[in-house]
Amino acid sequence: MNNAKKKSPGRPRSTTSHQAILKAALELLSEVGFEAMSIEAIATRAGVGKTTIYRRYSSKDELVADAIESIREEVLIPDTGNLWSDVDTLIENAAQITLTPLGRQSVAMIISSASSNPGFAQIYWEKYLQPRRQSFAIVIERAKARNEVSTDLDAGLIFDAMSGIMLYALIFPPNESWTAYVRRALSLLLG
Amino acid sequence: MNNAKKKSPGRPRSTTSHQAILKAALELLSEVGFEAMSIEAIATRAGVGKTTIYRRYSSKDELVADAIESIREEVLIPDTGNLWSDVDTLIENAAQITLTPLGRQSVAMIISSASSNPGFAQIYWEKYLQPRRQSFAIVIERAKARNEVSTDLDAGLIFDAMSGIMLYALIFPPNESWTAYVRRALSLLLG
DNA sequence: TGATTTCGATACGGTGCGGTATCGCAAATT
DNA sequence: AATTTGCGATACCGCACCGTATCGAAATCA
Repeated sequence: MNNAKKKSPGRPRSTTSHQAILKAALELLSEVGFEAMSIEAIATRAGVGKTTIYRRYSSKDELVADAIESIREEVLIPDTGNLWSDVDTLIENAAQITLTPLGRQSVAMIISSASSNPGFAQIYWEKYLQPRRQSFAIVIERAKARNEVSTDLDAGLIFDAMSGIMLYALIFPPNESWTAYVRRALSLLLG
Repeated sequence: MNNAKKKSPGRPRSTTSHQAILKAALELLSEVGFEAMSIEAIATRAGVGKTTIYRRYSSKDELVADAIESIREEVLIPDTGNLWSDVDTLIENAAQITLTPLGRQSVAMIISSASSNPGFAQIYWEKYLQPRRQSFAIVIERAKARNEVSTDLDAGLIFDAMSGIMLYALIFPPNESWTAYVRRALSLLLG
């Protein structure tokens, strides 16, 4: 890939401006949502000229995709020796990501993009969901080895179901706590 | 609740215009989503003056709420005497609504609107999901009476989980058929 | 018939955003 | 030092929409 071709003359692009743009974009995403956020507002909040944004990105989609990319973290595979401890860790982790205003909006934007753009759905599936699905399968495999669940449990299906429930509960918030709600649903799935 | 207060003088409000407005609103909702649809666009498509809309509704929320309300077809409650027959009927019914290109688009738009706009989510929940949730509960109650499922099953939770899975499978299509996939997930939930 | 209300149409001022261009200055390469 | 590119700022044009007002025609009631 592109490796440090710094041969270009002239002033280099400001990394601090770049950071400020991404930060402002994420903030606005969490505050007003994808639809309502404008390039102008991002530029103003970042203390940056519109030009500086348009020089980097040609669309809002592009900008926001990069902003989300910039805060992506590692996939963790809990291994506490107990299925429900592992699962609770995963739920807690998902809660921390999704239940903040930013996480909420990010999910909303992803769903919005994915549902109207199969290409993006595919990419998101491969790059984000698939790794998590596989690490969840490992958690389930370990539980099977410990005889905590039936050996013919379909880890993938359960992961999908869990994701669906989380998603649904995010869009239509239940009365009880999100975490407890998801946990309760999951207990049905794990028999 | 028809009160028939027709004592008002002057020209009555056109019911055909009213219908046209609701129809246009629903079409646009499915095509461009809640955020992106404008009153002007609704008026134009309905072949109606903006005035005619503003005379009836003071906000887009209000209009869309009424539009959704207007298509709240009789929610069917299958009663075949067998839980899985009932459930399959429901799944089949959901499939017919969601799996057409237009239905797909509509659901996608509704979801993305709801996820980025809590007001709309609330409206959609009350007017659309809630009635279906309650009729599903009846199906489960009957199954309990027939001893087909455990009596402490939480019908509401299962409905939500089922909805979540359907939603997830719509956005990220599984390899197998949507119907079979949903059915498989549901069999986990109903234990 | 006359009063009243709604009709579709159109125009209006206001707002906010998109996207481009320009300006004078700053920071890098050669 | 000369050149090249990025910088923030601002101005600009065009557009879509909001919400209101106004119009003449149409529909209804007293």
